[in-house]
Amino acid sequence: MTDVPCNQCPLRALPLFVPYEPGDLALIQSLKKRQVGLRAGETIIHEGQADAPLYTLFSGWAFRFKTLSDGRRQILNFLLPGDFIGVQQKMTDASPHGVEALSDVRMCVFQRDALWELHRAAPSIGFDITWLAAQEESLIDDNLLSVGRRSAEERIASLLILLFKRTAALLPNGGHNSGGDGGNGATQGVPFPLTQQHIADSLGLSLVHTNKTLRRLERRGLHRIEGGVLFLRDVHALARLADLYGDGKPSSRPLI
Amino acid sequence: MTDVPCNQCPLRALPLFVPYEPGDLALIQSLKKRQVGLRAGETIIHEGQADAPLYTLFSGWAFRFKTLSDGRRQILNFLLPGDFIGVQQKMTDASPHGVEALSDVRMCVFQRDALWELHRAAPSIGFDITWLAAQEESLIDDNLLSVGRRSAEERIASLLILLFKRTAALLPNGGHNSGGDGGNGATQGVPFPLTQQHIADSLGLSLVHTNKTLRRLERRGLHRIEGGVLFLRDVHALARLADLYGDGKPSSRPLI
DNA sequence: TTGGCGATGTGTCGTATGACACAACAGGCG
DNA sequence: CGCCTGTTGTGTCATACGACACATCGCCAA
Repeated sequence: MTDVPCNQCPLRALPLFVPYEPGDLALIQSLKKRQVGLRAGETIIHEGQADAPLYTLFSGWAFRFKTLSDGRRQILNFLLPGDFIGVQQKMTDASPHGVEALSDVRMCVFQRDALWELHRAAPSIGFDITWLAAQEESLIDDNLLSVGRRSAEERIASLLILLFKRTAALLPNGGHNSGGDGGNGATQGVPFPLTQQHIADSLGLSLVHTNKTLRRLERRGLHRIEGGVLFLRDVHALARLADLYGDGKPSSRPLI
Repeated sequence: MTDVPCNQCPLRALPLFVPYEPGDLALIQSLKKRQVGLRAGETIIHEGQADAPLYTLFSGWAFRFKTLSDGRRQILNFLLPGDFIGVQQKMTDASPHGVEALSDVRMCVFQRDALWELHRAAPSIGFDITWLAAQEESLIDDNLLSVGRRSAEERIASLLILLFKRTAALLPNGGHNSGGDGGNGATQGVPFPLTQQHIADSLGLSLVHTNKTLRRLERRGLHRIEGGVLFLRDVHALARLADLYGDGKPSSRPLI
């Protein structure tokens, strides 16, 4: 797998990402050191690791997590292609959380001082980085609301919908139903590499209870997960359960 | 109460905040519109509010929160003097969360485009804003770990310690024990304006359970809350409960 | 083929936490 | 003064969720 130049990056072709000036692209390219690939389950950044690099996730899924000393683990959020990895740890001595590859991943690695260089040389990109940080904080806020105040069913419904939307926005057609299903509006499936253990760790539930709740929702016909693909079979029921309003697509975002 | 010029801001005198160049201070001053005060319980930013301004909290406490449509509320994090309010909502159409004054507060209001102007005119300040955003995300990560994986006792122990540290860092002496307690190392108290309802909303617990857990810890001699002042009477026991390592003071931070 | 392992699925039982009800107390305000 | 209302404190009972145990299935390697 040979490295892709930033100006030919297939991610940038997606409607999800806002276009960049050639000059900005050249700057980003100049700060990029190389691409690396990791297998599912490998650790990208260790909890407490010092001086971790800065990445952009290019393909595959990852997640940020924290653990307690007795092994209890909380997944903080999931990282999808285009997500920036490592802003927090560049700001402190030791990374306050770990990052692990959820599926096989490829990532672009930036040089140590890239974060500051981007701010210095291109304030508009600096602003975009702040935007991304604020956006990620928003995702965690959502998750915190779920874990703190929603029931197990509600948490799962909420997670399924949010991940579905994020994933759909990464499909070539932007997640729009491309027809071919007879126009009946049946939802397409999206790739879904999580195990039930990941879901449990992310929602603050036990594995067993996650399994039972998931099955209950599935038997009620709300969703189906099969072979790593997620189908939402009754989006409205799920949205009602999750108390989610506003079904808009995620807004366009910068890609560093 | 007349407005304080930024270069005479008493907050900046605290060791918690990193010093700024006069030029940077002048820039910040030029983007500041005015100061405003609100009473405890008043809303600073409504959930879903469009086009909310940007603030820096000058005195008093506030908190960010989200609610479900049936009224369940989750406090996302607490805001203390020096904290920046509104980065997230400047990034989207509608603020994804509300902000409410917890005590009487005073805030510096910035003009609409301040966030971009700061990035554009002073990249180092732009970088600091990213730093602040990353820092705040880290606080929420901690809270998410608590709510998702810690027991009620552990959550409360963890919250008490973290808030104690943040508050102590805002005291004129930086929270160091100034003697006068006979050198026995007894911890001083810090201002603590939260009600048990706030604690419950923040930790994903019910009010009643919060009350009982709090009383149990207090009767075990771990802490005391009296008249809006928090005393940690057995920091080590609390830290062990919370599984918190690293007792360092919060690191110095920028103040916008 | 066999065995091991990870993931999913299900039953039983225990418990941490929530829901409800009510008391005590302080502060504000007519 | 009496009457609110907000906050803290406590008891009783209900329940959502966790802990443990075990079965099934698919995959992979010896």
